[in-house]
This record gives sequence, structure tokens and C-alpha cells, in this order.
Amino acid sequence: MPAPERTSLAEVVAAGCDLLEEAGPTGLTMQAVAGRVGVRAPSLYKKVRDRDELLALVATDAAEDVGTRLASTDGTLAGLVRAYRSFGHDRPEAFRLLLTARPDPGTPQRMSEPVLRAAEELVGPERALEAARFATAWVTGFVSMELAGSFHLGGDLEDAFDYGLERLAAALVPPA
Amino acid sequence: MPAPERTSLAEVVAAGCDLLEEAGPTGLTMQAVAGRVGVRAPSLYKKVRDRDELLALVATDAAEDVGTRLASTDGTLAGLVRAYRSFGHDRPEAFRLLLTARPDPGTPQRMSEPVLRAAEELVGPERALEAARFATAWVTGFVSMELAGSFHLGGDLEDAFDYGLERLAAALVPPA
DNA sequence: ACCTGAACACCGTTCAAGT
DNA sequence: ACCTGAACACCGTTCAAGT
Repeated sequence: MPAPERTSLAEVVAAGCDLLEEAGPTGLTMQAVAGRVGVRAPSLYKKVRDRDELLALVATDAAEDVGTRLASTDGTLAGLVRAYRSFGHDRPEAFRLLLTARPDPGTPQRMSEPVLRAAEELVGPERALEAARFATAWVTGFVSMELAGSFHLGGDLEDAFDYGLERLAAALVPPA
Repeated sequence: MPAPERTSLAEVVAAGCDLLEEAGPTGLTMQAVAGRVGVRAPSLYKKVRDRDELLALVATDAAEDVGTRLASTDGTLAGLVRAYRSFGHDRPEAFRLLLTARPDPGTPQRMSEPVLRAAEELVGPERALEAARFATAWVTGFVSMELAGSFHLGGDLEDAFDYGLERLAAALVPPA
């Protein structure tokens, strides 16, 4: 009765990430994931409690990806914002998932800390949290709408992004 | 062979809206909607092509709600932004749906036009579109994150919102 | 100890048969 | 002309039985 495992949790999560982007949230079925890792659906329940936990693990993977991307920028608000937008372009479904499913506690910290530091650099410690939220809300909304096709009035999206980034910087200056 | 209809499209859409808020997108099943309007699931296919079309109709209803709310503000950017946020608080699932499903063409116009006018008032016609997108992206992101519980660093959300609104106004001033 | 087929409850959707 | 039960394909999930 040896029975070595034919897959691993990491492989299952990776298959989940791939399927999410290729087929959307509804395409991320237990059967499809199982097929990817060469096993039958019931076997997945040895690795995860249920589909919701798998989604949370995929969300955590996405949050870690964001954290890593942010950490390898120059740390300026513009750099952080651009890195976050790139993540949204590279993994649109994961971006959306992060606004729905809750990743592991602890991981979100890696996403917010660099932004908080950049905001503090600009407006000082007093209003750093509010300034960070201002910037985060803007870029989150911009990329969400961009991915959803919600900018339906034509015009150049890059213009709108550059304009927003410039106005953001102008808005976040030390208090008089 | 008279057979008068036992429900109507409007009733079906209204039931869809209610169920969406009460049970989330996954709770909005054809069987649950059918139960609400006193009919069996197959009968719904006399009113809508499939579940996706029902979701689009619910999204259209939500977009019209937003349009009406925006139209009954004072037309200032602050007024519009506050009305949009109130919509998100009153119908959180519908708010999320608007960032996913596409409502009927034409309806989005009613949502963006008042914002465009307010932006033009502030920065002039040259950059009105970009300014409107700046404001829209910020409030969309703020409410999305608020509803998702993504502001995980404590602090007062009303402070963050008021700060953002104030910085938004400061950022959107006529060019020098 | 992991894997599997079979089973169950639940979906969306179609369609022939009722009235 | 609308409504329905029955049916089909597809989910997520459980579990006893295999190795």
C-alpha cells in the first residue's frame, strides 16, 4: 500500500492559475484542474478542502506575484502604479479575482507596504495612509474599467492613464 | 388554448435584481428566479434567451439606476461621486456586476455624460474626457475595494474618502 | 496512503406533451 | 400560446472500494 502521490498542491494551484486565465472563473472547474494534473476530480480533495480554497490559493499566488513585481520597481509611485497595471494586463483574471476572493492574510501586506512608503515620501507620515489609498483606488479602478471595457467613449487609453498619473502626482504634494 | 402569461419580463428582471443582492451571482439561478415569480425554470426561456441575457438585463437595470441617481444630483463632481458611492452601498452586487457584465448599449451613456460635463466645467473641453476618467477610475476603485474589504490596514474609510475627494478636486483645476 | 468509480444533489437548457 | 415534466450534459462533493 505505498501509493505515491501523482501530483502536488503546487501543481494543482499552478493549473488553477493557468485555467483561470484561459477559461475564466467558470472554466476553473475541479474536473478541468484534475485533467491538467493527470488525475480524477475526487483526488483534488486530498490537496484542497474545496473549490473555494483552491480559488483562495490562486488569489494568494496572484497577491505574491503583485508583491514581487512591486518590490522590483524603483519604489516611486509612478513605478508602483505601472507595475500594478502590468500585472493586470498580464493576468487579467487574477487581477479581478484579487478584488473578489480574499488571499491568505499576510500576503496583502506585501502589496500595500511599498505604496505606503512611496506615499509617505510624498506627503509625509500624517496623511500617508489616505494618500496611498487615493493612489491605489485610482489605479485599481482604472485597470478594472480598462479590463472590463468600461471606457466606452473612445479616446486614447494611454493618454487617459498618463494624464491620471500626472494629476495623481500633482495631487500628492506636501501640505502647504 | 388561451394560456395567459403567468409572469412578465419586468417581474423576472426584478426578481433577478433582488436575488443578486440576497444571494450573490451564484445564487442567481434560473430555478431560484423561477420560484420567485411563481413559475418553473423552463418557462423563463420564453422571456430571456439564457441566463447570460438575464444578467445583462439586470446590469442594464443597474446602469439605469445609476443614471437616474446621477441625474438627480447638483451636477458637481463631488455630488456625482457621492451618488455613485451610495449606489455601491445600496446595491453592492449590482455595482460589481456593472464591472463585469455589459449592459445594453446606450445605457452607459447616461452614466458617463454627467461626469463628462462636470469635468469639462472644471478643466475645460480639452482634457474633459481624461479628467472624467480620472475621477471615475478613482471612485470606482475606491468603492470596489471598500466592498471587497481590500482596505486592510485599518484607518477611517470616511477619512480616506473625504481626503480622496478633496485631492481629486485639487488635481482637477484649469491648466495654468 | 493516494486514487478511483459510483452516487447524490444541483445547475442550465431543450423539447415533446399538456392545457 | 404559455407552461410543465422529463431528460441531458455538466457541475461540486462524498465515500466505499481498490491498489
